[in-house]
Amino acid sequence: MAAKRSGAQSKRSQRTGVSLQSVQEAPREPPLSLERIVATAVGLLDAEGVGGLTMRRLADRLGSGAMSLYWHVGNKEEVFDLALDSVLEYRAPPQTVESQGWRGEVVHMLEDWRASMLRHPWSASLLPRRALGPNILRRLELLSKTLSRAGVADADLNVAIWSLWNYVMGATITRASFDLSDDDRAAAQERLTRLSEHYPTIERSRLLLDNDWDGAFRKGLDFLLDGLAPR
Amino acid sequence: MAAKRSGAQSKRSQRTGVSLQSVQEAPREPPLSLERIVATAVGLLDAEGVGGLTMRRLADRLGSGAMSLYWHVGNKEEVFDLALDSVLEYRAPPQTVESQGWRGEVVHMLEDWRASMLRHPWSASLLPRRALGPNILRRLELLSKTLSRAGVADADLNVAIWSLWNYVMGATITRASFDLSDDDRAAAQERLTRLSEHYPTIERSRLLLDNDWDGAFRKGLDFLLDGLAPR
DNA sequence: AATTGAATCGTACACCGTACGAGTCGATCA
DNA sequence: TGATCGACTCGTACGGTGTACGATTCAATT
Repeated sequence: MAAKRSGAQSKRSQRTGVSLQSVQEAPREPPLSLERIVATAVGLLDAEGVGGLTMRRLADRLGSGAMSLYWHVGNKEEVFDLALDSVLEYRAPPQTVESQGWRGEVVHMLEDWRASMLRHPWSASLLPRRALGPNILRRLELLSKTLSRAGVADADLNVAIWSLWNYVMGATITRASFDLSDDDRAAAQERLTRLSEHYPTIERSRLLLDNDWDGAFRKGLDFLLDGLAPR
Repeated sequence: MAAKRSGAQSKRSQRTGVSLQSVQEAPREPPLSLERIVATAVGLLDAEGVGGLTMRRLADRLGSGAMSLYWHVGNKEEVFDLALDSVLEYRAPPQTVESQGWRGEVVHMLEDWRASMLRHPWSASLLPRRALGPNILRRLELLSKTLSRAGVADADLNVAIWSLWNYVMGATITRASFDLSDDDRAAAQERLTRLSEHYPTIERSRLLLDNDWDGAFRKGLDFLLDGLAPR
């Protein structure tokens, strides 16, 4: 465990402490632990993206050797799995929100899901390729229960759940990958207008330039819910 | 196969004469070309997955040196872009199909889209991260035009298009990533039943075991279209 | 015959994941 | 006290990666 450790490092610095260099050099790192590794991996992913997560770089940030990580973790894939699930935890809202009806509950959970992934854009494209972690399964369970209680027929339940899952996944992945740098955005814009003659309807509706992602997500979700359970 | 008459060899055979080398050696590869590179990349991706595409391996299959590819292609990313777009071409159905109404037209295009990606499972997870190639833009243009002609209000058009895009992307990516080996599937199944007490509703609805992906896709699409344009 | 330019490829470099084995250190036991 | 052990850390090494760079080949043109 990580917590107990401040004693050891102070002991260490006491022992060697007479010489002055030990006082103000490298900030002594706490010992490695799964939690610290996962938290640091999330930070690294946030900062550098999927391609920026390297066992060596991760170890650097932790102030340890690269191979030390392998005591706590089986391989790099496991780091991804843990980082991903750690980011998808859901704290259900207080009862007051629940009382506003199943529809509000579903919308709240799915919007929170999307928001969690957009806070860590690497997570969206990672999720479909990794195993379903406990936090994801908890969300699916909650969704199932809510829809079931809302009266969705058992025969339609799976289709309803998958439709919502698909919609959220697609929306979030797309949104995250469209979050380009300004340079990229300018380049894409330029490329598109150059080709606009071939795609007049896209051009006219300004499909690729509309920036109201949140509103579009909400509206589309409403349409889908209308189809699933007409009000 | 290293087919090339390499410099070293030709120099040597000049010296030793014309005897055995010329007639029946390795089948001469056609010269490199963009199309051949892309086609071979698709084959390699189909066979080995995203991680299996390597410039060296690709060159091996082409019977060329790895660095020769860089004459035709800027970098590895471009190979991905080209392979991806080459797989998403859409040949619109004959008029007869069109006459069955806009809804049939939309469903046909989206099901074909999904089918194309499932034929090349690497494509689904790649698409959201890459630029929109011409074949994708053509599909979006067709979708826009059809929905617009079907009477979807201009104000709702973008939301409708993105909702459909999101749904298809999510469904296809999820489907492709659930296409595990039997071993993986067995392991997942075991893990889930072990945890079934925590996720009773998921367990009861057999959410993760239902294998009728095509039917679920179609039904969910119908729900969404119902919401978008009530009939 | 000389020149040119498109196309090919060998070598080299920096970086990657991780197998392997040796090292450190606190706790436990003789 | 000293020996032993287990948890943990890390240096080195290996086989792989993408690609920069420069040398080379060869057909066409001068």
